[in-house]
Amino acid sequence: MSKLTLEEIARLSGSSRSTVSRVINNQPNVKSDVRERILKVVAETGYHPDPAARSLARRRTGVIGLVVPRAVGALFTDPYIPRLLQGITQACNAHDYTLSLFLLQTIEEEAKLYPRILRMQLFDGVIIQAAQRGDPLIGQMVEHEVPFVMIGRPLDDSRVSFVNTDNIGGAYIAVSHLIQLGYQRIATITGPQNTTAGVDRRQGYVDALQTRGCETDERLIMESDFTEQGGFTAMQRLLTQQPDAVFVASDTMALGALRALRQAGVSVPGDVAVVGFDGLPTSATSEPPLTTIRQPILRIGAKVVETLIDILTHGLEPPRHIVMPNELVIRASCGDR
Amino acid sequence: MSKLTLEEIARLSGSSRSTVSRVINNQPNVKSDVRERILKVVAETGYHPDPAARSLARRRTGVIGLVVPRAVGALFTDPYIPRLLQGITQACNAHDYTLSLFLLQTIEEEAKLYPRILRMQLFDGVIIQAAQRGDPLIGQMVEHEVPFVMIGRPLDDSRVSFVNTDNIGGAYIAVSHLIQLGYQRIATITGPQNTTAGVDRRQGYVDALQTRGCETDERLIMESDFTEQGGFTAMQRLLTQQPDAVFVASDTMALGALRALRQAGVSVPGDVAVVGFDGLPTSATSEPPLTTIRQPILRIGAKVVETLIDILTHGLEPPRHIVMPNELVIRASCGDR
DNA sequence: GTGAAAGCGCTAACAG
DNA sequence: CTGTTAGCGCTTTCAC
Repeated sequence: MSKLTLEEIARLSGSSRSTVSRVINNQPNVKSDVRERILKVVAETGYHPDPAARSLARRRTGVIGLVVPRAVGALFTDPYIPRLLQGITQACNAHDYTLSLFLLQTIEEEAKLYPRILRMQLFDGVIIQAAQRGDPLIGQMVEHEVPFVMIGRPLDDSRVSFVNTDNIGGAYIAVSHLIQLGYQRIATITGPQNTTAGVDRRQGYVDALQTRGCETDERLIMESDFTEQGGFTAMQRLLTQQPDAVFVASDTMALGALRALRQAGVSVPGDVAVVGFDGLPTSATSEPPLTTIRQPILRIGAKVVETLIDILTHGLEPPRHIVMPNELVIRASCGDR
Repeated sequence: MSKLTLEEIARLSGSSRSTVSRVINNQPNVKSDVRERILKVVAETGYHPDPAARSLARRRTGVIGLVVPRAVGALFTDPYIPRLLQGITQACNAHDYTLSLFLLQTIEEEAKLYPRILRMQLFDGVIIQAAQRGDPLIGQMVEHEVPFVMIGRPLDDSRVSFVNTDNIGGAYIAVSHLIQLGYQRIATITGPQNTTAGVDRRQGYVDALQTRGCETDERLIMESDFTEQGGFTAMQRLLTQQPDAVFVASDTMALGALRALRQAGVSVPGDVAVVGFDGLPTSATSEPPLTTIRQPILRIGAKVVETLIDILTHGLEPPRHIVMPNELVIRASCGDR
């Protein structure tokens, strides 16, 4: 048995290479009995087209690249990215795309891989996890007309397609809930203010307080970095301000905050109520279980893949801006009074 | 400026396509001044060979596939896999390979992707995370002569190359440490006994007890599933046996065990000492901080890539069996008496 | 040491 | 509806 190629299938089914190609690619203009015959041979031989040859001829690869920039800090201590990865791979599998992963952890890797990413030969399109302000990759991607979608909105969102979670709305709901429960001194531990997630969740906090006629007190706002340790130290500092509730801009930081409170002998929610953001599995088993804003992370992953595929088939314009809703999950940490 | 191809570079540098190809691929038999001239043109134009065309001609892709089978349970609640991914991508970047990710989460995905993986057109070699006994993929990979390396030893390890952590040795050290500290009723929460990691860590526990002349008491051995929840319920059951120490076969399960102990009002390490396994970042911030066996996860990731590349360049035989050492990290949870 | 030429396996325009 | 033909961009004999 010789190498299984289109030519070979054509020979075995008594037709030509192009007809077989048409059948393989589900194109019209093939008489149904011929199609049947070819499909039979394909099935019997277990033929599958060679991806490399196909890529070369079609000028596309069937591969989607996922880029996680170096600046995405708590890369793998935070279960957020892995969860997202799960959603993205699922969607890629469903749509017959292969996912290539680019985790950029050092400047050297960045320097080496950015050009390769921009050259756009390895894949048809790219998904980029939003990092912090001023990542040079984004601007260059736009210039090079690389088809790409961001996860999380970039700072200047006009020309770029993205899928985002409703950070402002989520934070608003979380803080509103605390207000409804009657808390008076509601603090927040924010994400880094050079990320849009950090900025937007802070905005939601501010908005909620203003809506209810409360003033925002800068001393109750502590900027941190989305890590457990960051949440821990931010909470320690915040304690001097004696808040009775705190909205923490990520579950991972909230776990750190809980640890700080426990260590300080402060009861949750008795003395201080805590609400997180993300809705990661770990938030359900913390001590006490964490009230949080749950993002539909898997669906975000799926949506971003679908959006990219849409761009690949219908063109870059107009930029797609998609915001996914999220929901309040009430557990013990916010109290109930 | 026309499309940048080999042909174009040849024209610009006044030589032929083949000579340019030789230069690009660092082959000998090119006069050094010609080489210089060509390299100059390449640098000026920013030429890079097209991966698809190259794959087609060379019959290899420069891509490594990472397969995480469905049976790998606590896929993304456990930070282990993400960490590994970090090591693997780093190594891939360093060796100019691209990583494609195959997370198989459903039977459907498995059915769809296994054949594609076996067909071996999408990549040069495969890394497979060891799952549980009887995964049909492994046997088929061997039959199809797919170059691959496993992370974690398979049940029958004779023909398969793998990189493993020293599970038996690590568990042995952990339990020996507990014995040295004077604990008398040392229990264990094991991983699933249809995984080699589960079996081997249990073996290390048994070996350590036997070396010190202690008998193993089946009632002190509780099988679980490497999840937080599993560790939680296993610990609850174990409490009826009144152990004074417990070796938990993964940090994630150990966190669950700590939660169970806390809920039962049992002091750690006062009433019960706890030792984990893995050395994940989360183990450092648990309450109390967890004594654990730290695996060199990043280095395992790097090693597995290097092993695969070795196989790709020097052939499948003989199977490589690599065991990485790990170390005891002493923190508060094991007490100190 | 260099160039011409024949593929690698597929797609797609074109002619029939 | 079907087959012929000309590429896709690179590697690799094989002459010179």
